[in-house]
Amino acid sequence: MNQAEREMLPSRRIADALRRSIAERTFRPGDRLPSERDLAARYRTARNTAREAIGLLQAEGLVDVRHGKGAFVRRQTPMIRLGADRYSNRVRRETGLSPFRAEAQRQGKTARVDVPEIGRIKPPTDVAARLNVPEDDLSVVARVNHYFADDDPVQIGITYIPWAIAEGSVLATEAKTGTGSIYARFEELGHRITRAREEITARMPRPDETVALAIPPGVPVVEVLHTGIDQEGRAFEVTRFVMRADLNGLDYDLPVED
Amino acid sequence: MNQAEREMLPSRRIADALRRSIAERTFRPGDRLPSERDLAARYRTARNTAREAIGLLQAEGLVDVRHGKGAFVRRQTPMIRLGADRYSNRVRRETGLSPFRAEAQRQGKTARVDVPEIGRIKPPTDVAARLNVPEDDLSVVARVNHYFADDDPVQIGITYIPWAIAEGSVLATEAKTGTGSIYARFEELGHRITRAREEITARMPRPDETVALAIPPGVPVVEVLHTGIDQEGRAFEVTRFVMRADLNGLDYDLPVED
DNA sequence: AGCCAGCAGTGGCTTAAGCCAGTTGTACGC
DNA sequence: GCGTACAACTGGCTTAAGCCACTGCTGGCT
Repeated sequence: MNQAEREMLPSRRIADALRRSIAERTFRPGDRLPSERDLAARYRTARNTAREAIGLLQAEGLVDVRHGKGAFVRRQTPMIRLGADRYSNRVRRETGLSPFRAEAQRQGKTARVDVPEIGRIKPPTDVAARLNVPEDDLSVVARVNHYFADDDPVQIGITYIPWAIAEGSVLATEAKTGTGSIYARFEELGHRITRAREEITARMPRPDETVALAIPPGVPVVEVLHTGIDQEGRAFEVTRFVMRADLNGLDYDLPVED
Repeated sequence: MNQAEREMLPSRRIADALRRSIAERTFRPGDRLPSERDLAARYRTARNTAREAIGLLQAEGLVDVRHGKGAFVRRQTPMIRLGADRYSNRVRRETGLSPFRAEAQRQGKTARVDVPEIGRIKPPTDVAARLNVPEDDLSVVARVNHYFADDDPVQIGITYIPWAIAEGSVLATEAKTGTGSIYARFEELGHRITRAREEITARMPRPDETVALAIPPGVPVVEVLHTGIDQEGRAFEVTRFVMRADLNGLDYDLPVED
């Protein structure tokens, strides 16, 4: 019943028909779908219902709806892949850039970094746990990164560093020079990054992220919680970053242990 | 204007108020929100508008709506993490299971495998490219996996193997015995998995995936394209799997190369 | 005690109508 | 020739009303 009835629902029927037309390339990427009023007339339903159908396609990421213009079949955008060499010390040495910024460069894109917040803050519990910091005891420095590709914001992130490491001039210097020299400071203090742990999930964006990343409706974000680990197994840096899932991917080259 | 006006829209106003109440824990995880009719009366709007507001929260993954019962603040479900030891040869040797199945066991969950399709098929272009197979030349065997945790479907996937490897009895045997011995066959033919490449992205589920994985509205899926690479750098197996993003995460332990 | 029918409350979906706002082409006036 | 105002399109959002299906409780019957 459920299945059969679902097929009968006008909004689903219209959505299905449009979806099929897109799959069969009757409507091709970039094409405009019939207007809501057209669809309503054609399927003898209320405009609301036709609108609902288009809303479903939008939620699936199949179409882009533009106020005053219409609903357009979304082009298959080639994804910007974040490469597996993101955490190579060689890249870091040669470029002097922090990993994400190096990545942005490697992609041949312009990158900018904003440092709007520097100071001692209380880290979220999951970050505190990964840094082995008693949550209410030691504070952490946060640095906010914005990455852009051709002026489109691609990624926003925040790095948490124990205050002991941040103290001194590292962050202030970095903010001034924009050289991303934070890893130099890490090495001064005896932390050489040896392993990284990355925990990955995806979710729908929060409203602020929708704005910051200019995310169209229906597009999820990938969230990565990155932990940098030094030669003695100590976690000394945690970065949480969020990126649009439709323009980005993660690409890992994993050794298989014996 | 945009910002101010957006605040004025009744549906946004209601959604904002509810979102704030949830953040302030006036409504806690598991609590039921006021009914659509209640909200409409309280905010002096039509029921449709209150419904729209709840729809927004649902799309953000904040609430679960249950027919006949109400809208409930979603509990923070502890994610089932797919561990970093997924591709250890040791795991494979000791358990005799294929990696994903080993993982499902490691999590202490029941796992089942369906093998509804076995045969020569034409692989999608991206798979053909990763197996270095001329797309229209060599066919590929597909195996469909379903993984369950406590009877809830968690992951669906399909593995593509060049016909030369699949030929013989491997897949049929596996289907019969359920022992996941496919890696034994790989080794017979001189392919020992040494590296894996994983390409990760996220998107909204397709309708069939919504059904297969019982995905609530507003929850994205994580899609992984896994390529197994042998000791000579040859790709010999590609698996594409999809999982609910709200119950699962990927967890990588990455060596940082020098 | 146990079952079951009915009722009240919930969300699911639709219709019909209207007003607002962004977009684009055109006809008119200078 | 140019520009401006308008008309005719587009989607955005809301109201008001109704019917359906699912849920859970309650009270009455066996």
